[in-house]
Amino acid sequence: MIRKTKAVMNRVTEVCKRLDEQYGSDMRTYLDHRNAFELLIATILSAQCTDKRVNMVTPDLFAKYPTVHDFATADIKELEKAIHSIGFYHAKAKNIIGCAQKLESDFGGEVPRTIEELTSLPGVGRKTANVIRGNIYEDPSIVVDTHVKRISKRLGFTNSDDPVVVEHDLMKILPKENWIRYNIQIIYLGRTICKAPNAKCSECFMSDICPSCKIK
DNA sequence: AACTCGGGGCA
DNA sequence: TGCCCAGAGTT
Repeated sequence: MIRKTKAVMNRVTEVCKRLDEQYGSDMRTYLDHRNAFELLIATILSAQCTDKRVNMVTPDLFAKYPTVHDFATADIKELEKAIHSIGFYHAKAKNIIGCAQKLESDFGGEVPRTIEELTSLPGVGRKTANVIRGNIYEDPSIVVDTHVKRISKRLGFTNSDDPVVVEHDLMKILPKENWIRYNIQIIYLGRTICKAPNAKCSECFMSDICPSCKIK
């Protein structure tokens, strides 16, 4: 667990300020959707797959299956065909159908709100649940993926590899009202500059305050 | 905690 | 070719 030292909190303040300056203060999810259910499906599809490719298939997908009931009664082979280019298509098709069926049977066709309810759905883990909570219900939530984990360590915001510990560390130090915004900004930073093997520190707007910066 | 699932994009 | 991608489920 990280300790809220003065040095860490000063860095948090500066990092948040620069993220907003760089990326704007209205960042949310990358995934195209018109309602909670569509975001849930898109997020399930996005596991181990870039958002760009998810957004390529979702318009046709949601046109073919407009409602929860359409997914709940879908033919799995046909659904697999519709999402084939995503990867993991068999498991994801199965999960999406099971998910839609459980929404109908247990939740009145609505997307539930709590972590426990969301993660009880097939194909929905902690990350997906937090995407829904943060983007749809605007409940304070932190999404921990490989980008968030890596950058949080590099910035000295956590020293753990356990996603749940990282989540709690970030909850302790980030300004609560903007968790999901900083979350998506950090992910974007990770995709473009602060990469896993080859971090482009020379292009980074936080190089001067980053403890892991390789160019001083 | 390790392992498996997998197609497409990009270097 | 080889590596990577807003993970989740099973063992």
